[in-house]
Amino acid sequence: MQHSSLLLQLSPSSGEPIYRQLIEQIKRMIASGQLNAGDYLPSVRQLAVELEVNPMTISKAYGFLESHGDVSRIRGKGMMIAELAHEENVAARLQKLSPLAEILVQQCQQLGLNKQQTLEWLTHKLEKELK
Amino acid sequence: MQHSSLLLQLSPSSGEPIYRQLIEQIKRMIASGQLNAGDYLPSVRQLAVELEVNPMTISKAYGFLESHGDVSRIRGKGMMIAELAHEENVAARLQKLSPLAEILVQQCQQLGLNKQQTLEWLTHKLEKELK
DNA sequence: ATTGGTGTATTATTTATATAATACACCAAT
DNA sequence: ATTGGTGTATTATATAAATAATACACCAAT
Repeated sequence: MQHSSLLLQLSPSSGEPIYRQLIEQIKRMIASGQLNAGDYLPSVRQLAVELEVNPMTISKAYGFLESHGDVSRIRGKGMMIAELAHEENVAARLQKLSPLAEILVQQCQQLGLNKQQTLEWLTHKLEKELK
Repeated sequence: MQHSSLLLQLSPSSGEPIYRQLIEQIKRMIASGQLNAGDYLPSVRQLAVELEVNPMTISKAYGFLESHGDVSRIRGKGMMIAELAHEENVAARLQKLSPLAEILVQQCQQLGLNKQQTLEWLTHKLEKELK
């Protein structure tokens, strides 16, 4: 049994389906090396309790991750980060922020914000939360 | 008939429902003063063709905007930005980026990115698109 | 009064998501 | 072999979202 409490965290307001949020979040943690080949994901039932979500929703996410080669199903043990899964360099990880950046740009345009205003504000936001 | 081509733009990948994307985008353009009291929104049918979306999906968004007082339905003419609708100052508009910023922070944490790397990258992204 | 433009209601169908309650197949540990 | 932990399949229900095809009520312009 893993103690989990990964920094998995659902955003109910985002509109993005839960199972899809989980998939993307776990992929990011593999890319960053916070999850390494051989590590185990929290069990379906454990994560379902923790996130207050139906077990089958977790299983659905795990199923997708398995079918895409990110994790391997180890009978009796759980879902293990696949041996092929690899950490990615910073540039590749930044690239994964692109979809969000596109939305950010669009919202700034619609809000009539210029880059100086936006960057100042983002700087404050990020400094509070990131190291 | 308005020529429209507002900078309304749908993100199919975002998972957010279309009608809700429209609501939020139009609200942002009101807040920025790109849409002013008395302006007309593009007609339901026109926008439906332009965005390749069902007319009733547009109507659903317009209905929400009307019931929240953002636009007024003018029979025979279309949906007019309400007289009460007002432009907001920069701070208030920046505040509207908060939900996105929270998701950005979360993704950065999961990707193991620090604030310097992220800000450098965001700066480049924003400089290409924003004035 | 007719024409052509508004937005809207209706009904039906489809798809996706999430939940619920069971039950099952599998393996590790003992 | 039993126990208890994996993930999964099944069936049913509920909700939300989007599409489709019509039809309607309303008003402006002529």
